[in-house]
Amino acid sequence: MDLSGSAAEEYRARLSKIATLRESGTDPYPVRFTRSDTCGALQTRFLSLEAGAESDSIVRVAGRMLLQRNQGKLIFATVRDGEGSLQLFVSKAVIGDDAFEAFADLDLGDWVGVEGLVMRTRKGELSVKVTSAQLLSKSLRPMPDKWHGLGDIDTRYRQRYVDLIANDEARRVFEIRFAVIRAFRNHLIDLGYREVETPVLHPIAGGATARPFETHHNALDVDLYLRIAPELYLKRLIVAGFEKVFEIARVFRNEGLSTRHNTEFTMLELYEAFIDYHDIAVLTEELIAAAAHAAIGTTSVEWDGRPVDLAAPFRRATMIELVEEHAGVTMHPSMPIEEARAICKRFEIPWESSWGAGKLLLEVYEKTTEHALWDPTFVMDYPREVSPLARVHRDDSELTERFELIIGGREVANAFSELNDPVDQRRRFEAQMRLKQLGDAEAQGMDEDYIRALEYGLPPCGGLGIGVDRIVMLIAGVTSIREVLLFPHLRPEAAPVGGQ
RNA sequence: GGGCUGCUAGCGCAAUUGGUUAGCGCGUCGGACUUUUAAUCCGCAGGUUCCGGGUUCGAGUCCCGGGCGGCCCA
Repeated sequence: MDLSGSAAEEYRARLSKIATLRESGTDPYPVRFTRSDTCGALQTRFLSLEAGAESDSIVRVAGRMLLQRNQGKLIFATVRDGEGSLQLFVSKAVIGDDAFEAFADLDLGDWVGVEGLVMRTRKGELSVKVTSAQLLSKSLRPMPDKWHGLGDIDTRYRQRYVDLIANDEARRVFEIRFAVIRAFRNHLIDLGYREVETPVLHPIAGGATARPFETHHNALDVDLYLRIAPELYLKRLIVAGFEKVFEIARVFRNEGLSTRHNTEFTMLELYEAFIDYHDIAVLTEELIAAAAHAAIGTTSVEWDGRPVDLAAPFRRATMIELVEEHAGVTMHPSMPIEEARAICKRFEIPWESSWGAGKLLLEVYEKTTEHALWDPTFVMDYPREVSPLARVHRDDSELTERFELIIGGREVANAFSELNDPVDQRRRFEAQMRLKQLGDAEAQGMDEDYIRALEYGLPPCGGLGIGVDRIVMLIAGVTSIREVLLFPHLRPEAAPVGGQ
């Protein structure tokens, strides 16, 4: 097994306790326990119970035993359930000699269920004065340090269940994650959006610029891709007549791992008929503020040591303006390619001969500007060349009605007035295919069925994709994406060997 | 992929320039204790120093290779 020394001894000792319990007719893994209250609910309900006082409430609570303070004939134990923690007051005189011995024989980490009277100790700790106790599930492995928790980052991610038992901070981050996702969902449903589910396995990986994972359907003998975005299916639904749809979509991108990237991550995508990207920007502000308020009660956060305010309105500025501001150069997709390349050379940005001035503008923006945008900023009007699914800008045919939202120097959202002209969309796909033939593994492929859908008529439409993980990182104040993923991807460890 | 860096008991950490039998806290085990709060007090046990090789009288420490992380960069 993967334990040695004292931990292995402890493991064997606990196994033998299980055998002893079974011999005496006690099931160490009973099938159920009838609970009357959660620990958290009792803490709230008995807030006004005075120190040293007993209530008249008999309750049944259950939880994992995390601490034990044994006074000889009196044991204090701290248990925690899903809603909070509570102290058990186990008196030998109350519970009886045999039951007291059995309780004292429990180990830290065991799940216990008890019945007793709600009281508050002289020192003010809400407790249940236990009249009967039952082991609900035996733990065989020792808990991490009760004070320092689990610190090794590798172990924290590989054995997240232990991390969540031992570290309050880990639980805090995921409570924020749950609250953020719930806020997004509730807000959109309140606005009349329908939550939909679209395929994860795609015959063509579209809707974003990224390398997909490939797989194969044996019965159909066709290659499929794990989705890199749900975008094209969601817009088909707008064609179909759903006017407001969203999906909280796990997407997969075949890229390297880093503190910013996980191979699978969660996007909120939404599409709404008859609105444009200006409307979407307002909705984006609302969603982020709602999420922050729901999760932490404020839009003021600290991230990477610096304050960030997530309250609306966010700054709106065009990419061209921002590049002028940060790089001191004026660029436009219509500029002569040689001039654009000269600017790239100045900033030591390598280019490919297939790139136009629009792509070069994006490169200059990413090198000089994006990372410097700390306060929330809508970067408006991306070059058409790098935005194959966004409609042409109403005032400039070289640009699109697209923005990305940058917070803390990182992209957290991407949105367009959606391209709904099927003839233009075909040309954009064809341009992507030329890039693919030139070796761009991230370029998008032609999706004939999507074109066909557009040919039936996509109404004017605004669309948004929000990086849920990155929003959670901001609100939780953590700088590694792994901290907001329950089970982040890691290289495989050497297989743990079974017990006994 | 590159640079820097970490891996020591179940957990959290220490170990001077390469030098005795690798220490400390928590937890475990044994003992005392009926209002504790990381309970306290006394005592015992627990180690493949990530793996493999090398240098050396002597390696947790130095060198080479490998594994798994972290930070920064591409």
